[in-house]
Amino acid sequence: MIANDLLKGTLRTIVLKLLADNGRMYGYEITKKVEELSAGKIVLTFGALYPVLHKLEADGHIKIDVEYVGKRVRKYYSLTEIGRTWTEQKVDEFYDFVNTLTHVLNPLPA
Amino acid sequence: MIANDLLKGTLRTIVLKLLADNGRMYGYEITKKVEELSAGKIVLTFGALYPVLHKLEADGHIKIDVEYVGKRVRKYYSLTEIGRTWTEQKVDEFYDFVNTLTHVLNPLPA
DNA sequence: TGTTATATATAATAAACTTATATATATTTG
DNA sequence: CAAATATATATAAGTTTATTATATATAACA
Repeated sequence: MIANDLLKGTLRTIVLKLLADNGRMYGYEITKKVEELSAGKIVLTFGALYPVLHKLEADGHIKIDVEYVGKRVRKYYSLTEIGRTWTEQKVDEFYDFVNTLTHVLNPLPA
Repeated sequence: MIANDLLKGTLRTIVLKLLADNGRMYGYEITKKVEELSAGKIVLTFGALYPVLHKLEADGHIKIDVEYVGKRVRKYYSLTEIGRTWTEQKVDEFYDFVNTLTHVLNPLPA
């Protein structure tokens, strides 16, 4: 039974994996990176991103470092230990889901 | 820009593709088939399925043939012409999405 | 005859995302 | 140097989608 979060929550998995790969990132940077890596095909809106980031923080998966660049606040997010483990699980789950769905969408002839 | 329906609406794609592969099916049969093809990993609940079927019909993608098996009503669903074309698009979109997300989740070293 | 499987359906709820809106600084371009 | 664009974070209202609960009824099996 695939966790349904997976379908709806791909966003979370993306954010977590980016943080795993890049150490620490701030929100705006994340949206740009997703756009870059997906060749513009995935556009992560702020209205979606920030609630996800806040939720991930509330759940203890990521932590925040506030810095200033000039007068501008910049909030760097990075994985916690728990978050790191959880990210691996989420990424695995995604591939498992893709595999499973591939079987459903392209069943082998009986 | 990947249609966001894809993530949330995988359910629709599954239903459409099953109908494309099997000609015509009824609701209960669809849930059993999904369970079978996914080795029990995807359990399609009725509360999700029937609204999707009704919506697909309202949109003209599928049509209904009502039959009786004994005293029991059985509603067979099958693709319309429009639905057939749309199914191909949806399946393509899914694989495109998987490809794109794979790039995001496993970026090639720069 | 009671339990399980077959069969469809809706309503209340919860979760996730979109769209709209608000605010403010930094940089580039004409 | 002013206007436009890019950088940067955030919330609220609304929509869509799926979950969970509930309702109804027939058929098959033990």
